[in-house]
Amino acid sequence: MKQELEQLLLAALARLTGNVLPDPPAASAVAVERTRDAQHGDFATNLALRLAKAARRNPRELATAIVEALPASSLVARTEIAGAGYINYHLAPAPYARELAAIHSQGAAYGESRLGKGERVLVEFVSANPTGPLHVGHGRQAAYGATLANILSAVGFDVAREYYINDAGRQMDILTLSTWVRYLEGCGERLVFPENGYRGDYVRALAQKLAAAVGEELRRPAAAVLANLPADAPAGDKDAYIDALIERARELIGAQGFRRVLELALAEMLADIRGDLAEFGVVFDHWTSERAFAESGAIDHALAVLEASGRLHRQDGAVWFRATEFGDEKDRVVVRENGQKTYFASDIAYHLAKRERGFARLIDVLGADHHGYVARVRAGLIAMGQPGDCLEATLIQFVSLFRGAEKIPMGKREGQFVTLRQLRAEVGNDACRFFYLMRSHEQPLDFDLELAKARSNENPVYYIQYAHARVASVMKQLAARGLFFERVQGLAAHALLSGPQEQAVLRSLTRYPEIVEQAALNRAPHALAHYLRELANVFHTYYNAQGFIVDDTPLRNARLALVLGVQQVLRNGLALLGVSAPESM
RNA sequence: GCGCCCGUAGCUCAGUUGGAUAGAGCAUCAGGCUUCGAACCUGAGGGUCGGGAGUUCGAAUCUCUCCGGGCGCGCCA
Repeated sequence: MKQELEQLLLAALARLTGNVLPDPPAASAVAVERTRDAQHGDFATNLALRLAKAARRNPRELATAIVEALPASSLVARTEIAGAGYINYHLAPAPYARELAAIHSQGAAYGESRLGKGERVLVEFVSANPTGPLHVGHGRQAAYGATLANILSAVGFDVAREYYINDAGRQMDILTLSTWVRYLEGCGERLVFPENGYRGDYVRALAQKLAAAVGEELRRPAAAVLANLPADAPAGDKDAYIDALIERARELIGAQGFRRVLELALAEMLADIRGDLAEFGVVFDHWTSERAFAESGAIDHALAVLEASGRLHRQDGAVWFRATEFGDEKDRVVVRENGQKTYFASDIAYHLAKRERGFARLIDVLGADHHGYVARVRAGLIAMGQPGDCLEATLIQFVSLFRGAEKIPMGKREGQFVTLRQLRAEVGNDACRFFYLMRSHEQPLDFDLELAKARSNENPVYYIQYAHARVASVMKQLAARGLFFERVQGLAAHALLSGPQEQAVLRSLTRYPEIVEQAALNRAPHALAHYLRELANVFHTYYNAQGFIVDDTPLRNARLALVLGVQQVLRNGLALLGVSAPESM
């Protein structure tokens, strides 16, 4: 609808260009918007206000000229000029009826478009280190990333979902060591757990699995483990201590033994994360291992590309990337003095590889604490000859959990953070996903467990699901009365849908494709969540104002066609959000 | 110190190429079930859009400044 009105406007402007208007305005400037107030019609444009200066005419005069130049259309019942120079469109009934028929004929596909033109997009999200279970912050990133991918896919982008497994580097070594120390404890050795180790209970579970797999094969006496180590915190340096301990572990159980513990811990953690996400309705097309990526030589390839373009230099025994040439505040190390490549090197190589795999657009869904990192990776991409704007980062703000008014403390250090699994078990997947998505990702989220669990009017999830279930209930009632819905008659009788609530439902219903597009372009799934609430609201209002199962058969079928349209759109929207649409509740 | 994000009703938040009288939910108050599901609906009150200045026909939206909150600034990942 909206696009057709914009086409009409463009045609009008084309006619005026040369006489009334000096230059043809940019097509992107020609926009029609939904009105907020029904008094102003269905759609409006402020075009005359925008062009008035360039045309050197007063806005109302220009608006009159535009309206007179508009081609005739069956869409528009009438136009009027209002306020300072707005052009308001009052739509004819026909376009609404056509749109309702489209909902019925397209079903689950209604709302899809070809906006993205098949452009290949890689959405990378969650990518949490496999050193512990996912927590509630990852849950938000998972819900956001999965939903954004769904929405982009719906509007015609060719989307791939990817999880990057940070399975190389020191954090994995620390997890491995933590597991081994717990395993030794389980064997009966007495040692103090390192300050910098992973303290969560899940590490004990890993240790038990290890014991089940190897028995006491990897047991070493505590005295040998602890001999001649630097002091741990608080007296000493906890980083130096744990690095020494990792080194000691490698000496005592050998590189192979260490590797064996690492593989077991990694496999267990990944299985946990994968299962957790799958239960949450979040699935990935690719799980990319950093370790495998590094072993493939891809980092060396990226460094060679940088070297060839003259962006590297050596200083203090390390290799540096000249990030300052791209606006960064300082140059960045890519190969350390000890010969190890940095995380940054691996990450720009990874992003280069994404491009080389054929993705036009790279969307990284990151925690808000990563914001300083984006510019650097972009600089790396540009230095390697890639367009800087192909990389887009959406930063997801943090989640605070509340139980009513009481804030739940979260700290990895104490090992008492709330996991996504715990959260889902407590409030359920539907409420969980909806609560994550109903706020802008740019806004810190206060997640109230009591509210999410409440089966009450305070809970917006049920409000929307209830509308869906109510329609299902109406259809059951219809069957119970021995009646049947006649779709063809219902759609043909659209002229009977003239009541104010019916008009409001039609207006809201037909906004859906626009909302999906807007949510996609703005990377804003929450816009869809808000819309669904509004649609549920106009439906509930209609439900309370009118009976649907009336004796007048054409009227009954027209109303049923309308509410079935509402049900379809609710179902489609909830599907994008990853929330179920129950027939009864 | 430098950088990024945020500040809108009592509370939680929508409000994106600047646009008409700034909107929802919750809470409060007043109403609505003999009817297809009351997990619903109708109505009312509630605002210096953090403060100030600027840009212009027009600013919650753009710019500057100040105040307040969150987060980043490693040869860690």
